[in-house]
Amino acid sequence: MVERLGEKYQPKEIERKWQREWAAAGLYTVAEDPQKPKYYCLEMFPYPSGKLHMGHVRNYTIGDVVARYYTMHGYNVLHPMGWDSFGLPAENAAIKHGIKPSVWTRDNIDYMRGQLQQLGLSYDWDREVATCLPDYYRWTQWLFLQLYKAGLAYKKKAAVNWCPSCKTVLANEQVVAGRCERCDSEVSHKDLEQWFFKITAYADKLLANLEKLPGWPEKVKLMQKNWIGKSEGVEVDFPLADGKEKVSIFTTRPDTIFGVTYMVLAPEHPLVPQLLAQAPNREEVEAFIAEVRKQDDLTRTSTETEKLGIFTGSYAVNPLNGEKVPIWLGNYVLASYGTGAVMAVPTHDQRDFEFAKKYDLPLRVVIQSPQGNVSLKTMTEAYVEDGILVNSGSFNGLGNREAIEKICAHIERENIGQRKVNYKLRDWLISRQRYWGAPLPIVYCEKCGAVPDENLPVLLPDGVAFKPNGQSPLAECESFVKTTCPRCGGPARRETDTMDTFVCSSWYFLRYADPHNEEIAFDREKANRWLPVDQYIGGVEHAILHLMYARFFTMALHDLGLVDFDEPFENLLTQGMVLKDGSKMSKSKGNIVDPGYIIDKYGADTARLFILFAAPPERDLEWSDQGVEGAHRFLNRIWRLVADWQDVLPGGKGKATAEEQALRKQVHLTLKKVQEDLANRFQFNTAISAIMELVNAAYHYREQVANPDPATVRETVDMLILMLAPFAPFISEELWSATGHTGSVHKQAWPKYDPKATVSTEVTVVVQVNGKVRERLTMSVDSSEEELKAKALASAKVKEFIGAKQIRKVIVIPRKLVNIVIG
RNA sequence: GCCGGUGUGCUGGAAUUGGCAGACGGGGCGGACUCAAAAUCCGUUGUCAGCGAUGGCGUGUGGGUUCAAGUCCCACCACCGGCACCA
Repeated sequence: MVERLGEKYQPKEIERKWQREWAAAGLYTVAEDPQKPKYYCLEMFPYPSGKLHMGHVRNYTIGDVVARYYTMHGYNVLHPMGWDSFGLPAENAAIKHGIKPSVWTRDNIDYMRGQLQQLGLSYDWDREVATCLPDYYRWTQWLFLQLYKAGLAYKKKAAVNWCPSCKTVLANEQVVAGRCERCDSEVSHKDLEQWFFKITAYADKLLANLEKLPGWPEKVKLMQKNWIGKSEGVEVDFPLADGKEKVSIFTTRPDTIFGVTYMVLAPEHPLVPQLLAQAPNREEVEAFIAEVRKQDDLTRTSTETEKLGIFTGSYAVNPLNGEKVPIWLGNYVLASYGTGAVMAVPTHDQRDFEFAKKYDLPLRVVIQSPQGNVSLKTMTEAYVEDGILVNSGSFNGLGNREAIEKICAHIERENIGQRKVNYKLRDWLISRQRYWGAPLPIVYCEKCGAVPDENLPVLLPDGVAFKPNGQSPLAECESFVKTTCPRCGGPARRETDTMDTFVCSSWYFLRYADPHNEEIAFDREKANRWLPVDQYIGGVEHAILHLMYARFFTMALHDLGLVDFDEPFENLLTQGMVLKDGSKMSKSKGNIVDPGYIIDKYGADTARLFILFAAPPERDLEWSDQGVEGAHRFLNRIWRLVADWQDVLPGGKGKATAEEQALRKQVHLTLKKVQEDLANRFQFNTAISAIMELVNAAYHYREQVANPDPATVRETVDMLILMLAPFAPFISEELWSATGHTGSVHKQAWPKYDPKATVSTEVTVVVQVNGKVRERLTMSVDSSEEELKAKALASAKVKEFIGAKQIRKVIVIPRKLVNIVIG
């Protein structure tokens, strides 16, 4: 017995009801079904910060539509969710409110899980993972050890932000304008021994593989390409004028090497202490180094920042012409790129030009333009175009492109350097001097050195003090630090740094394939069945770091023989932000819209529908309270239509007059449009607008026809509910059962449209005169070009516009337009 | 600063391959229903001129290519994202 639908759409009641029923029936639990093709739909898991924000709602709603759409198309869909639950905010909460990070995080997860369930998202909660739980992070540690043993993890010194007053390491985020955000004291840099992953070993593959990712947005691939920053050049050794040492520089412009008039080292360059020892102005140079180290890399590489430098008192020798050139230190040279030293050619490099002008250093032109107008007297900026070599010894007269090749060959022959490929990409610093992260499973033993600790998990201790006093919290915890060497059994101490949370999020997509395995991180067969992810969805702000790290991990695991594929994400959708009043929602701006409030007031279906309708997924979305009302009105409109027609539905076949045919045509055109918008482009907004037009047409039909045809009504209502199901899962489930169906609407197959029903016989053809629309003709769809042309020229209105002027050309685009060019 | 993106009515946006600019939603205006209001239903709505038929203008700015440009090219402006320890 089918229940009568109430007059009014009551989202709260029906959403609560179906949430319960779906959970009880395990509707979204994934069973592996080898009969069906697999589809892995994944959204970036959230950091459990407290409660959901609109960006989450948008991200997960988009993913849910995709997952439901593919389910309806007969795929075996994996759609999991979890928590990226290590991170700084949990420690901040501990410091500020005295709550344990583990408790704070667990509470947030519980609350946010409830919110996700309220949204009607089709996750298989049996596969939930949380990176802060030992049964997850033991495998993060295990994977670290695999990389370590493969030579992909190593230690070296690197700088951290240091607050001398808080005596603690600061994240970049905690440094505001060079000062500590908490106590406002000036932040300095401090070198610490830290762990790195050798991502640069994969630079070439990370770059080359981008070609194999046609399902990624071009802009993301371009950003990654620029980030990797491959550049081909040559490394040249400049011997010191006195002393045996030499300075290696990297340049992509060896053609300008005869124009070198000085050199610049990064203040952090390893040779600097030695040069300092001989410097006559030692104190001045030390002060300079201290000053530069306060600037961050962003400031230092900015072409706006004033270039600062100081002469060291030492000289090097240009190996190509034997000239003595002064060695300077400069803020615009970074130790982390190339060799940390550059040869300066002020005439042909803009930064060198500015530096030379400021410090009155000599210049020499070595590339002459084809016009021959490059002159020291007239130049106001560096000449960086191509040209002919001058003042370059035996290379004079060569084109500079050719000279690059010749000079490289010369350098290699003379054994003063070699060709080298350099990357902007740097190795991945994974050490964090923090508590709330996965401990690095390494033990330091006096006898054995650094030893991998295979006794996983290396558990985070629970009762840890958060008083900032110069030590990382773990280093304070003696029971954690004091241990025995896993190799020799002697006394040893643990590594107290934890891992960057990006490590945890670089493999979570693999764990979902096999989330409960206690023997290994994931079963190889299961990973190979489900991965790569067919569709990955998340914010564009992750375009570089997270996505690059996840790709690196996958490549490394592939080379370790743990998986068969080497790219984790087949297709990528980067969604835009949710804005209010033109800017990002944030507490400080006070423009936050709380998803919980919206769900409570209108229901999850309304929230989902609005957010999908308001903008295409890749673009930023402007929040509008009135837009939400509109989405809610639309669902009400559907509800009333179905409720109204509920009595008509059981009737048999009736008539098929022009009105029925028109409605049926619209039903099938809508099916076609929605399917195309979802399958090819993820254009949810236009898909929904098509459904709105169908509903408008149904209202129109209802108004026009006194006795609606039951068969037409049945088809219209059924198709409408099925099309709505991925977008608004609760109301469609309610309407599906109320219109006499058994079984969940979410287990139904996506309806196929009838191509015969969508055929048109006539089409409107536009007639333009000189590109302006002057007439519209209704023509048969298969009218020939000649017919169209003749009909257009015969039109009285068109004739009027042509007048006495001569027809120069007539362009005919069948089924669309005729343009008559006169003049 | 460097790298990447975005810009269309009052407003969110549509225009799929260079071919009718403004679909659909919001807001406004008008009407129906109502004692009245809300809700709902129907209609209308780029802008300027005109009673009207109709015509001119119009996709951030300036230029260009083309029979035809929101769409392609060049230069510029504004805003947004990333910049390696926020995630």
